[in-house]
Amino acid sequence: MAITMRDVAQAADVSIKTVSNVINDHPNIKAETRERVLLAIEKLGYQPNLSARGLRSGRTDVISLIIPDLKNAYFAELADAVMTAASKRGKVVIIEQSGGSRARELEILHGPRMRMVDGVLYSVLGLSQEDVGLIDIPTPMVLLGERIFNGPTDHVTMQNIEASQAATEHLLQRGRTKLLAFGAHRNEVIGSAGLRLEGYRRALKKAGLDYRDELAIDAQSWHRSDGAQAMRQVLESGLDFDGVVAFNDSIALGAMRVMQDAGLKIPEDVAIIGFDDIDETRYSLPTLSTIDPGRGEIAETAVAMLLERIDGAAEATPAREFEAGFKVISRESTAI
Amino acid sequence: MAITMRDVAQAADVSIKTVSNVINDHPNIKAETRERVLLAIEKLGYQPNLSARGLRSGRTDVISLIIPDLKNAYFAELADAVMTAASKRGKVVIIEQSGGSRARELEILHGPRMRMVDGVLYSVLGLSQEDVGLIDIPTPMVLLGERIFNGPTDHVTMQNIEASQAATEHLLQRGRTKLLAFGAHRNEVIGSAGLRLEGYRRALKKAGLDYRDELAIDAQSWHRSDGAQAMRQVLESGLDFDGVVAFNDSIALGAMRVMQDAGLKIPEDVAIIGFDDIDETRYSLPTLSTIDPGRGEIAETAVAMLLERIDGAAEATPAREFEAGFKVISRESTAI
DNA sequence: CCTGCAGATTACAACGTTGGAAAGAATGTA
DNA sequence: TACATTCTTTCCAACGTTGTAATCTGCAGG
Repeated sequence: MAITMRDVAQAADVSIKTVSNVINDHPNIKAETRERVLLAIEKLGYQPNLSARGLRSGRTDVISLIIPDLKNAYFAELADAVMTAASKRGKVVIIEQSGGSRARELEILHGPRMRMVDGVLYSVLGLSQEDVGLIDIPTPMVLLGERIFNGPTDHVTMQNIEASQAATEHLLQRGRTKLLAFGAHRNEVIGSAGLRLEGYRRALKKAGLDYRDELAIDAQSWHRSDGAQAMRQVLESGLDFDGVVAFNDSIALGAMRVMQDAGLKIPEDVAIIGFDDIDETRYSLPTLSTIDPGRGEIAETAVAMLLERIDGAAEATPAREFEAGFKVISRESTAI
Repeated sequence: MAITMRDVAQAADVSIKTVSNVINDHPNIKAETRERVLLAIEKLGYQPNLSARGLRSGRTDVISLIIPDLKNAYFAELADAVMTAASKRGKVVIIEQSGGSRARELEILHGPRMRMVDGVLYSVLGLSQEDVGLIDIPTPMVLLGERIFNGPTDHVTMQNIEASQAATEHLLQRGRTKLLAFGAHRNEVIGSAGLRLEGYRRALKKAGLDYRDELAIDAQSWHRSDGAQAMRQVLESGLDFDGVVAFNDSIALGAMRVMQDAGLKIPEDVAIIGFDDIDETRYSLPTLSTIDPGRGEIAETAVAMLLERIDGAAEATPAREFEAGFKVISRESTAI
C-alpha cells in the first residue's frame, strides 16, 4: 500500500539499509549514492513509518505533557510554550488533561500511553509531597509546579516565595497596608498557595507589619468564579482592606469584577495584583498588574532537561531543581 | 528490559498469541485461561508496546488536531472539547499549531507525522477554497471551520450565517439600528468573516434597513488587540453607532475595553454582542452577550465522523457536511 | 602482483505485536 | 466406540525499520 524503504531501495538500486543510512545521516556514504537515494525518496514521496522506527529504535520523538486543564489560560499558555520549545527540537507533544484529579494523574502516569512517548512533562496538581514515591516511573520525566519537591526527577518551577514577596512589596510601596492574601490555602505549606502565602508574610514582616489571619482569604481552586465567590463573601463580611495580592490572575479578575459591581474603584479604593501574566490581564478594565512567572524560560528549560535525560546526556547528573526568573509587571490596577 | 507479552505468556503458561487474544478480547477463550493471563499481566505490570502494535495493526489510536493557536481561547476550548470526545473513545490527541500559516499547514498535512496518526481533524485557516486539491491526503480527515467547503472530506462547521443573523436581530430587537459589523473582511465571501457579514446583511434587510458599507469595520486577525485597535479608529473617525455585532468574542472584548476608556457606557450607549461564547465572556465587565457556536457538538460530531472513516464504517458514504446548532446567549452587554 | 586497510555497501536478525490458518481438546451424535 | 462438530490454543509469518557484523570495493605501499 504505502511506500516503504523497500520501494525506495529498489528505485535507487541500493539495499534497504543504505536507504536507512542516508535518512539517518550515517557517515561513509558516497555522495553520488546519497543523491540517488534522495531523488528516489522525493520521486516516490516516501515517508518513514514512525511506528516501525519507534519499535526498532525505542524512540518515538513524542513527549507527553500532563496538565490539569487546557481551558485554564495559564495552562493553555504553558502548553503553547512547551509545544513551541519541543517543536524546535523536532518533537511533538501529546497533551493529557488530568483535571487535577489524583486518580486520573496516577492513571495517566502508569497507563500504557507512557510507553509510547520518550518522556513526560508532568505538571503536578492531584498528587502531593507524600506521593513522591508514586512518580518514580521508567519513562524519563521532568516535574513542573509546586506540589512536589525533591523528587527523583528534574524539577522546574518558578520563584514563588520571592515573586509573591515582590508582588506584596509592590503594593506596600504604593502605600497600601491592609492587604488580602487572596486565594490562600491555609493548611498548605508547599504548593503554589502555600509558597505564595509565605512570600506575602515575608514582605509584611520586612515592612514591620503583623500578619493577620483574617486577611488570608481562601479560594480552593483558582478559577475566575472562585475569585468572584470569595470576594463576594469578603465584601459581605465588611472586612476592611485596601489592596489585594491575588495568587493567580483568574481569581484576581473574578474578584475585580465583583468589587467593581459593588462600586469600588480600582486602583483608587483597592489596588490589586495577580500572578501569571496571562494574556487577558493586558486587556481587562483596568489592566491587571501581575507577576510574569517566566513561562517561556520554564518551558524551554523543562524541554531541554527532558531531552538530556532521554538522550542519556545527563545520565550521571542527579535530579536537578531549576527556578525560572520572574518579573513584576505594573499595570493600571496598581497605578496609584 | 521492559515486560513483553513473551514474559506474560511464560508466567501464565500459555502462548504469546493467547495473551494477545485475551488483551484484544477475542472470542473463544476459556474463562479460566483468561483469568490466568490477566493475573500474570497484573502481577508483572505488563504494558503493551504501542509502537509494535501500531506497526503490526496499522492503528495507533492517536489522532492529530491541527489548529492555528492554542493561546487563542476559542481554540483552547475547542481542543479541550476534542480531547474530551477523543478520550471517551480511547484515543489521544496530538495538537499541531499552524499559526494560521499556509506553508506551515501544508507542511503538517504532508509531513511524516501524518503517518503516525490514524486520522486528522484540521481546523483550516491558512489554506482556502482554491487549495481544495491540496487537502486530499491518504490519512482520514475531517475538516473544521469555514475556509473550505465541498472538499473531498467530511466537514463540520457552525451555522455562521444564521447565527450572525440572529445576533444582529438580537440587537435590532432591542431598538439599536446603527450597527457595526465588527471584524469584517470585505473581500471575503466564505470564511467566518464573509459568512458572518452575510448574516448581518440578511438581518438588516429583513428589518428593512439598508446595508451601509462604512459600518463594516475591518479587523484582520481576530485577536483582542485587533479589536481594540479597530475600535480606536472608529472612535477617532467620529462614526455614529449604537450597537456592535462583533465577529468573535476576543475583538468584542478588546473593543469594549476601548469604548469604556472613552467614556461610553455599555449597554446604555452601545450594545455589543460577540461570537464563540468563550469562558471569559461570563466574567468581563459587563458580561458579554454572544453566540454559543455548539462547540461540544462540533467536537463530538467531528471525532465521531473521523472514527467512522478510520474504521471504514462510512466507507461508502460520500463526504458529509454537518452544521452544529447555535444559541444566542443574552448577557449584560445587551441588557437594555 | 600481492597485502593491508579504510571506505562503502549489504545480509541478517531483531524489535513486540497481531492476522491467518493449523492443530489440539472437548463435546455431541449415531 | 467412532466420527463429526465446535471451541480453544498454538504456530508461523509478517509489519517496516535499524543495529551489528560481515562483505565488498578501490587504492596505497611494499
